[in-house]
Amino acid sequence: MNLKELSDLLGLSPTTVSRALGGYPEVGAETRRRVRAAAAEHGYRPNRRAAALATGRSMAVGHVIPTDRGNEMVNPVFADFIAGAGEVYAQAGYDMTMSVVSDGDEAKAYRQLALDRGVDGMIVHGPREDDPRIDLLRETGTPFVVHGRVPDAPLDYDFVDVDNARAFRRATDLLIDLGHRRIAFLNGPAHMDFARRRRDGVKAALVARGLPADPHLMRHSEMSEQAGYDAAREMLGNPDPATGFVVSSLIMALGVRRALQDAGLVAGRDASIVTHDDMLSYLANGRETPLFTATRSSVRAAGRRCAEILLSRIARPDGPPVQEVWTSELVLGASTGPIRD
Amino acid sequence: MNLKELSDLLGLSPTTVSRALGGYPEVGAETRRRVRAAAAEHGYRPNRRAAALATGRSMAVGHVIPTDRGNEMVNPVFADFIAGAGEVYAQAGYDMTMSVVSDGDEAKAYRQLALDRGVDGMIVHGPREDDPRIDLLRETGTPFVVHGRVPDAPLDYDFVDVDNARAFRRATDLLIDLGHRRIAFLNGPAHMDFARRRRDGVKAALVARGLPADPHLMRHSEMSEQAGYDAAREMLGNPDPATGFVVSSLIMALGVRRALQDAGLVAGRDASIVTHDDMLSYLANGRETPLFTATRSSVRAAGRRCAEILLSRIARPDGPPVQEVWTSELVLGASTGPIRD
DNA sequence: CTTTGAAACCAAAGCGCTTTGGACGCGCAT
DNA sequence: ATGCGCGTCCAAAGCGCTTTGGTTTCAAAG
Repeated sequence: MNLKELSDLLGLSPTTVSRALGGYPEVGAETRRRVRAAAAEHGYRPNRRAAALATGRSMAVGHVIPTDRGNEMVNPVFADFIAGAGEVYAQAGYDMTMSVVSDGDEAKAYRQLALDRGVDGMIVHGPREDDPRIDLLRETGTPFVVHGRVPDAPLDYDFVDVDNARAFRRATDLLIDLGHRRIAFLNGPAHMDFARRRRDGVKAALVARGLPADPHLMRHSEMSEQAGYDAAREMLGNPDPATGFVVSSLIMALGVRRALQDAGLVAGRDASIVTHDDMLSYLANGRETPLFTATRSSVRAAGRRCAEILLSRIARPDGPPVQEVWTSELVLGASTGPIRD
Repeated sequence: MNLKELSDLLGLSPTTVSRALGGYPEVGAETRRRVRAAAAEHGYRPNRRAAALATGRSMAVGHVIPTDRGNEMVNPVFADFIAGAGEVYAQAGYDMTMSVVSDGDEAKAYRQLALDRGVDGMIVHGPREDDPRIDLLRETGTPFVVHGRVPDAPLDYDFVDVDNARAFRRATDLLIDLGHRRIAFLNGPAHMDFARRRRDGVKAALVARGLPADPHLMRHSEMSEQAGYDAAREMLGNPDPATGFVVSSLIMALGVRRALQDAGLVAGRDASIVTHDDMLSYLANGRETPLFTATRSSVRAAGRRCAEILLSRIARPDGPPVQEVWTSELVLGASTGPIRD
């Protein structure tokens, strides 16, 4: 059933039917009622592609999710971010189209989605240093919002980010307050913007308290359980091992805890862990008392917010940039305690 | 730059340009070269929506990912499945459009995607008992492939599944062989098809060896770390506690291990765990020696395969159903050992 | 009684592409 | 010469919708 058929059926023109359904004012109340009833009865659903072609708006937004080229890893936070964003899109009648591309080939994917006019706007995930995507999108005039921030770009775009530097500074401060002096930092991939900010935060805390920032204790790696384990294990093997661990994700923290256990140590007693917690749905940080002491911020909420901002940006392309830096909460859990010995 | 502009520029008709680019034979070699060169030079990219409207094919496939209504949980295996499928789509020039919907509202999402002709085909995730989606898609004539199987539907559709029953029977057998008699089973949500099959497998093993299937030791829950922890903790509190644990996902198994540790027990020595491992990229099951003894099968590979099957189904709607049941590998890891005491 | 204007509706022109059904020219067999 | 087939190319008709620019009707205003 298409517009033409429906309008023939009703003895009306396609124009009127389209308008009746679209809620435009220039159609009589009774007529609108009839049209609506007929549409419902016959299960008429406008063809979205045709509408898209006619209006120039596709009612779709694009996400491109990168998969780390080497290890083929796909960041698990995507699932929750997408879930959050998806709620908003569904509500607003938007579709979400995603491309999965190998890290680095992203430019192509962005071009494809943005330029082929496949989408009305895009979300930029995981901005990196000197990220070419911002310029690309800016040039093509595609509305976009960044989840995170781009280091050195002019700050005239929309973004939602967490206060990475501040959060990690607080995390480090906490460990220092507890008496830890050898503090390890297991960070995400070096080229990611959030990793840089977190590094800055940790360093700032160390410097402020007159502690050295031992490069051996600072690691960049993918954020997997295994990577957390490997790094922690190695660090524990050193003479004068770390007693405090600042970790970039809960999943890595699980690996760190495993390494501690293998070494016969108990987190919260023999060593302390502070991690960032994205509040992933399938990986709750304990129930009543948190498993890990953590700086936390819901990535799902961020997804929701990014989507909201994007949709309103699409509606009003001009207007001041919406820029939000979310303060992450510091929750005390079972993984930290005063240093002892 | 659109077709018309490009063809004007070349002094050709849109027809010829379209054909030259599309690789159709009725265009001269030299002309084709010129057209291609001009297209590349001016960065011409056909508008996909217009092409979709003209051809009736949208070059997009739909995924609807459900989020558990109560706990808002989104299954983490999606990330990897999507990544696998996405590779195939990208290769073939297909888009992937996803809807995130609350568990149960899925019918609406399927109808929207399928009927509004937004997509050429769909993947059905997480089939449940008496799943209405199959009929829905069948009626609308939308090509689809199921990741998993639907219990009582006629088996005339395409699917890729793992041998849940067999894998879990083997897992249980292994524990029994190791001397375990009190075997707990932490399963996924009861209404999921895979959970049913796994239950059947576990029960079959128990029955075959003359062991009782104690309902107190069989749990259905969401597959989170926390749920694994909670269930295991409770079971360990019982008099005559379980010594063997069959677990439905690696992430739950982490919870079980944590519960064991809290109880002062070591997995592989004081109690044994066998889990299913979906080989998620960010949650490797150890490096050389697996952390957990596990039945394993790559969900990412399944995603790839489902996508391949779907694309060829779209190309040839008729033809015999493609049905694959993948045998999962049983790998021995550090989490199992002979019973002792 | 004419004018004006609002209300309700419609015809037709796109949106940018694909594809059908020719048209045209040329070489070859008839 | 005529006809045929083939290789190249093109005009135009859609695909299903939205939207511009009307037209018609009718009541109120002048």
